[in-house]
Amino acid sequence: MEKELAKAYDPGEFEDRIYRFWEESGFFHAEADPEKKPYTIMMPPPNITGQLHMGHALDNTLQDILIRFKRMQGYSALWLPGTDHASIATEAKIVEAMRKEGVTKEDIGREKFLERAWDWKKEYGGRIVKQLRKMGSSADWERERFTMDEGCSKAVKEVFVNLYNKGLIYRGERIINWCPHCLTSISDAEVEYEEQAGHFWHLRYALSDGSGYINLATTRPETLLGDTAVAVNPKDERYKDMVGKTVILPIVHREIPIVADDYVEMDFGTGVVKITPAHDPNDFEVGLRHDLPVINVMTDDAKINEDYPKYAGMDRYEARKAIVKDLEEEGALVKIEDYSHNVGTCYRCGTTVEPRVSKQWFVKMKPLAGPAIDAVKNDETQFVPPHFEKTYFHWLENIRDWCISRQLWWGHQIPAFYCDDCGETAVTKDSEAFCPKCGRKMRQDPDTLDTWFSSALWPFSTLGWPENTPEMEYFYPTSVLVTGYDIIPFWVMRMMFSGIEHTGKAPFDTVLIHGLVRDSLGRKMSKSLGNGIDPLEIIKQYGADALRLTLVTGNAPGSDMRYSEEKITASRNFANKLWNAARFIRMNIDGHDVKNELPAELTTEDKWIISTLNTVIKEVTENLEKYELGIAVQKLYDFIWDCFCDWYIELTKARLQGEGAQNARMVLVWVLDKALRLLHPFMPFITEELWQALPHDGETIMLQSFPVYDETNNYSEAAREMNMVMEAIKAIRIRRAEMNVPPSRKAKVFIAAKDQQTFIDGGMFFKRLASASEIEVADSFDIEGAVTIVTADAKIYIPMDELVDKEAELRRLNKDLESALSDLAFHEKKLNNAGFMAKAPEKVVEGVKASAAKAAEKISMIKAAIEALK
RNA sequence: GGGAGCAUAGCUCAGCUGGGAGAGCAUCUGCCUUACAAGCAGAGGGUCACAGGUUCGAGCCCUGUUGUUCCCACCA
Repeated sequence: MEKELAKAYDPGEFEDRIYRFWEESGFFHAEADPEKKPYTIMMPPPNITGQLHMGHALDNTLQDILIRFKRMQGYSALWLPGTDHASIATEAKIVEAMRKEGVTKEDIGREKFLERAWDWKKEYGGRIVKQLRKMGSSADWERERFTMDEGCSKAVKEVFVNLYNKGLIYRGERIINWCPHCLTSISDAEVEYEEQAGHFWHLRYALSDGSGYINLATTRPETLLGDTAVAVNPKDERYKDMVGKTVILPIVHREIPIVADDYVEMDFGTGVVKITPAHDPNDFEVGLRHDLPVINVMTDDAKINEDYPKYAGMDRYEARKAIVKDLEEEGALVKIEDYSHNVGTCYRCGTTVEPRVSKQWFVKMKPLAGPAIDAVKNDETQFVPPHFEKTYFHWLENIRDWCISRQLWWGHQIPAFYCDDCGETAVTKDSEAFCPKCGRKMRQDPDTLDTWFSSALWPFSTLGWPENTPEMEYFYPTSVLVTGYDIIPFWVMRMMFSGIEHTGKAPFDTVLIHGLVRDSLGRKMSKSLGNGIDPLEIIKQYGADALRLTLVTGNAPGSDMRYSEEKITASRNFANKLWNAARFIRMNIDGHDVKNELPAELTTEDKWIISTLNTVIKEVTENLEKYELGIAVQKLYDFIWDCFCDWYIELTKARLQGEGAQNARMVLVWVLDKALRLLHPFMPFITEELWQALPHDGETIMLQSFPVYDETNNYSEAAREMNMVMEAIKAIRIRRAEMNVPPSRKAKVFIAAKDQQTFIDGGMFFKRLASASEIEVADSFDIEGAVTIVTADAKIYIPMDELVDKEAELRRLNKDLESALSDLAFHEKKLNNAGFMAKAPEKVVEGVKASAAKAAEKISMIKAAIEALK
């Protein structure tokens, strides 16, 4: 036999050792094996800047459960891991580090900067994947990828060129979201709106012809510098005559037109809007419709530019103050109101986004969105839970073109080249290009691509696409994507349309959505709140299995969960329970040759536990297939703790001393082996450690077959008999507890029952589990002065002379009678209901009949007991 | 303004296609019954937010109301 089990569960002692054993043995590796069916999960690549947090822990636990389950079921189960270069986040880190040295990007230049970035990646990029190993993640690390590795970069170029040639990528001067802190454009999805308290400045513009004034309100007076019109609604009678006239822009004293545009709401504010095409997306649209000039008034870092010397160099908010002051002095300020409104902020740094006109690359979304919508509509891909499809549809149906260029250096440089002589543009996979017109060497676009452009290709770029590799052929499309609902618009959607466009197939069969892990007060865990829980600390203290169990218990797809220390200790206690059950079994098989197989002769209790286990196998498998992981683990928890530990092991204790010992040992080992296999996907470490300590064939539990429901293991008659005995034992315990009789006070138990043999066979259980000193079973007894207990199948007498209080006994029996009577009434009401009898399914009616009969029998027994006592 | 989720025991949450409400934690009682006190045996505790409806039967399906959370949206 292998080795001794320690007295208490101590995960720190074995988790790392086991993980090393798995990884070094190559158990995580999956091949394109034609003998097996493929099952594929692409791990959402964490940022190389990332540190493991509860979100990763949850995400990875769910994926690992699915992949281990399928691997045990015999699939070639590939879980492909990797990391994301995270352009903005990484570049910001490096720039920050350089700032401390007093160096800027520009000082060292692009090449040196990228060297530093790669160095940084080498040093820190592996941190998160080491942390993922601590979780027990059975990912195929031999296939680990990085969004900027050679293969992924090749796929990115391929896609860019394809889309460009199809006219789905274009370059244009458009209004985009600009982050003045990160100094780059960001996509619509990367803008987070937050409610901010602000003001509404009411201004008065004079009409150029001196015929009066027009009043309007703005939340951003500083953009007035770039105003090129004032707009009203064409249907607005109040301003009808003014359309076509001009006004004098205060401070700047530029003459700008009054235009009519449907965009203006008549009943909001004064019904007049100042139009700043360069700094507001709506104004930009209005500007296009009316052919208005676009005047940019700000620099990259959101300061007023040199065109306005008086304010040049002031940032947006300083300029706002100064301009308001000047407006007031000019008499153009009418009033100031408090006003709260939504302000767009950068999702990375939180800086207020500055809409800005600039030349960027875009992906034309409409043609790509349609097929992505269809794939979900026709169930090629299914969301779990399904209602997240609505989020998905909503995004795709309202999508605008995707701005993919970023003014960053860390990332995939855009494969577009420009000729400085003739202005020609060339898009090519080659690393350099010559002008097709004048032959001059062309200059590559300095910008890089949005991080999500490369992660959108993750399901197939990682399998070798655009080559038609064996892996691509075998593992694609993937089986399931596991991710949080918060990144459906960033990632899920983009993988969907990219997969469909470039491979012709939707990248996943199923998208399993989970919620967020919140703190115990229900708040989002965040750095700024300081309420984040470090999974690594939890693992150190309680073990990865306890953390995994906590994260999956009670977790329904798509809904958020709260983390609390109590849940972790409960999980750890379960692990300890399992540990000790295994330790008990080990103690009992040591020195005996016990095979992991069922004996030829089975007792009633053996048949009961085997039967119960069989049902659990069936249900857990079904739950896992339906992604009901929380329900599945709950069933295992209940089976292991209640059925196996609290009942079956207790039931075997007497037998383990006697002649049936060897058979009992075999059943214990057999059932525990099955339980460990069922639990392994959820708690991989402890199940491996315990499995190794039991009689077993094979190297590791993780490659054993997942238990399969077996019709021949159903013993309904034995289960029925066992339940009778268990009911009687529970009834005795209840009555003894009510009477405050300590277990040490043993008493003789008389059982009057029809199924006498069942109770005779179960006699020793009453001794061990119901404090019986002796058992006598017969048709009936005539006993005076005994505690009387009635179950559906037996009448039990316990003579405990000094404890018996006749009055109290009568009271208890009458209480029992009352509840049995109401029980009967409940069932009879149904049976007397013509509608029920006519319409309820037969199975249900039969059930009610049986319950009614049981109740009736119980009533007559209680009545007889009461008579006897009198 | 639109959309979605949630509302079940003191707390955190399960409850699959409708057939007499569950778990963990907490509380209370009794137990060191040699696998486990990180344990064992029990107990108490719920008009399943509210109001209607469908049905023989509703925590579950439909409608409305209230509360709450989230997502989206160009009212400057």
